[in-house]
Amino acid sequence: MAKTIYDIAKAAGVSIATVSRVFNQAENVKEDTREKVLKIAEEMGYHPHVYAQGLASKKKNRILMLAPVMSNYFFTEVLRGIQDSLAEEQFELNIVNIGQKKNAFKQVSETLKKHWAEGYLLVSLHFSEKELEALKRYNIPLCLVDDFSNLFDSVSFNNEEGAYMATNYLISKGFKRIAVLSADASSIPIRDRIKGYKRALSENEISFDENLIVTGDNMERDGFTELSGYQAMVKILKLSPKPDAVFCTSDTKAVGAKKAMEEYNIHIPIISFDNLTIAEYIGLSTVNQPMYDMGFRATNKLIQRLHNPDLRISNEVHHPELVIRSSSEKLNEVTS
Amino acid sequence: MAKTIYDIAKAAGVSIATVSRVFNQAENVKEDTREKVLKIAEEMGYHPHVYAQGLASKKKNRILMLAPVMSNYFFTEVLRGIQDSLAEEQFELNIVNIGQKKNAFKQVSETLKKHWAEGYLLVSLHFSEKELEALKRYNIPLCLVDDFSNLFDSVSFNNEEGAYMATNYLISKGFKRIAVLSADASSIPIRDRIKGYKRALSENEISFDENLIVTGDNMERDGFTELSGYQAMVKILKLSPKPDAVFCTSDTKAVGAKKAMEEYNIHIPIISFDNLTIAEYIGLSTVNQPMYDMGFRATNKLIQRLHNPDLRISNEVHHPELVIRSSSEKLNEVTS
DNA sequence: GATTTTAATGTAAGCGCTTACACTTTAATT
DNA sequence: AATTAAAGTGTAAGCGCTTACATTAAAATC
Repeated sequence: MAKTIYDIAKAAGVSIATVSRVFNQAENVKEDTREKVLKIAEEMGYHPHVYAQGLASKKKNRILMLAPVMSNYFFTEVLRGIQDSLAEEQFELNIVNIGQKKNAFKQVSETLKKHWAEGYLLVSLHFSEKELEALKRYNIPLCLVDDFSNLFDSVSFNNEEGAYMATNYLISKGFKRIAVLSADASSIPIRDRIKGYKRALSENEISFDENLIVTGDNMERDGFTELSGYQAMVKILKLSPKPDAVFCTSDTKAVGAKKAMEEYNIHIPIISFDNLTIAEYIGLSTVNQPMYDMGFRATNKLIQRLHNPDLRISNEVHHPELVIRSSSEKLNEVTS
Repeated sequence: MAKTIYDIAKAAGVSIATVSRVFNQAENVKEDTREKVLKIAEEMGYHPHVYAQGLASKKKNRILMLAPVMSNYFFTEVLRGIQDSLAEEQFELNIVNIGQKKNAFKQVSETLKKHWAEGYLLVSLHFSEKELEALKRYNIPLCLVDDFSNLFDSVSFNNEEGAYMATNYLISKGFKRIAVLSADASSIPIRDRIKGYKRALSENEISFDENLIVTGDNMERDGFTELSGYQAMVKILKLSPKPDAVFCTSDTKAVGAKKAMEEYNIHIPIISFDNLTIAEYIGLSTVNQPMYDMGFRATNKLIQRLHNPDLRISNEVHHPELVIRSSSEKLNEVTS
């Protein structure tokens, strides 16, 4: 049977209020009493019940992070940033994984309504304006990470600019026929990236060719998988005439794309997006996203809002950086 | 201001008990009433407060997963298994990340005591016998994933056997001088893997050479990083005489190792451990762990125990499978 | 139509805590 | 030693729910 504050109070010969004070680092408890209570609590294996605490105090000291894909380094880096930012505060972190199977919006809105935490971080979750408005009505402090909206605080990334830079780089290297290894076209980041790609083309007076936007067949995780990258690259390799470079919408996909190139023994310069740890190790040229910073800043922003709910909504946009490695180079000799 | 059950009851002209019943799918509520309450709740943005619910009902319908590293595919796969298993049950999942910075045991034991959930999954957390005994005292239903103990239910993996198989395979290919690209030697999985390696050597009458166990300098995440793999491989490449094959203790490390080999333009056959998604894409021979199954089974086991607390402790050990790809082959010609 | 049965709803206690306020003890001041 | 201030502790209300039990309304039975 789980012990309650009453058991401890009784065993220690004090009132429950005193026990409560001991566990809430209130100063006005005599040192003797504190030690006695702590000792007995330890012996009896007691710890305050979070639900009861939360209910009585109306505080939870808790931030809840909602995220769909917890697989990749993007997520890990964001999480690192969040944790580091939280370490300086009195907040704890819980995570709820938004599963791929059910409706993401419903999962999120139900979770938000349950009063788990005082603040919420929505990571890589992209909702329509209408959906966000619905969330807004709950009047819950939350900050979007890797998404942008006028309705909420957000820390996002300029996908359009990143794609523009990558494409521009390829053009500057003399490539003209540049394919896009894309993912689910309805996803917001993809839309922005393709926008940047198009802008780069048009500024360089290269006409846009719809056939060069290629997607894999497997649409799991909106197509942000190695498999999907592989499939798309196979299609690209079969285009004729072949493109002379590829802008790939994610490092994960690029891993698949590389495999396809090796299998077909054709190398096409490729530049991708994210700068996951692996990118460095497989020599992938890519667009860096400051994931750690984004997590860190978003958490700060959220905590600011908790302290001061009337703050104006603020949107922070982080900027891309090109990281050039070997994959974007043109090879003379083809390696296996 | 957040709405309570009283607000809804008042607005709907019913008692709070009725509102509660509506939200707990009790059947004995008239259809009219149910609809009315639901409509008003929706309008007013009401949802039951989890803390109050948990406190009053003494149920949480919640499983809490504790995990240290959420970065890799190992974790994702386990999570997938957990979620799929949970989908058939009425339980929800929360995750608490056990940070690298602070004492893991303390974080875990504090979290366990807070009555968050009815059951807990401890993933890839390795504690000493003594520590586990301390946890045992709390008398909380929990299941270890990727760890073994007589004190708790567990779903683990036979690391020793996996290492044995990998090493044996290399030996069968004629390699005799086999280095180990190791990680933190105090970590339990590493100990078991090295044990398997040694057993394979001795069964084949190859003498063990301590100098062939090589570790990177960076010990973040117990050395399970690309960087650490890279560092260790550089050391291996400088050994003389050079080993003729490498048993690598994780795919992540192998990614770093491959980079080192490319930079030094020396190829040594390598076989690693985990079979992360990436392994397939970079042609890594490796030891497969059935991560998804492990997550799935562990969750089942935990739920079983929740239904029947007096069950005998059960330990399930999953077995390795060798996945041979190109990395373990000996190359005649060296590629860039 | 009166009586029994069943369905629907309400009342109130209690889940394990926090915390305002009251009270008692101890220390400081005169 | 009497008075005042400060420190330590206790009492009790209440956080937002669930649920056993009581009550009332509706349906079924005779």
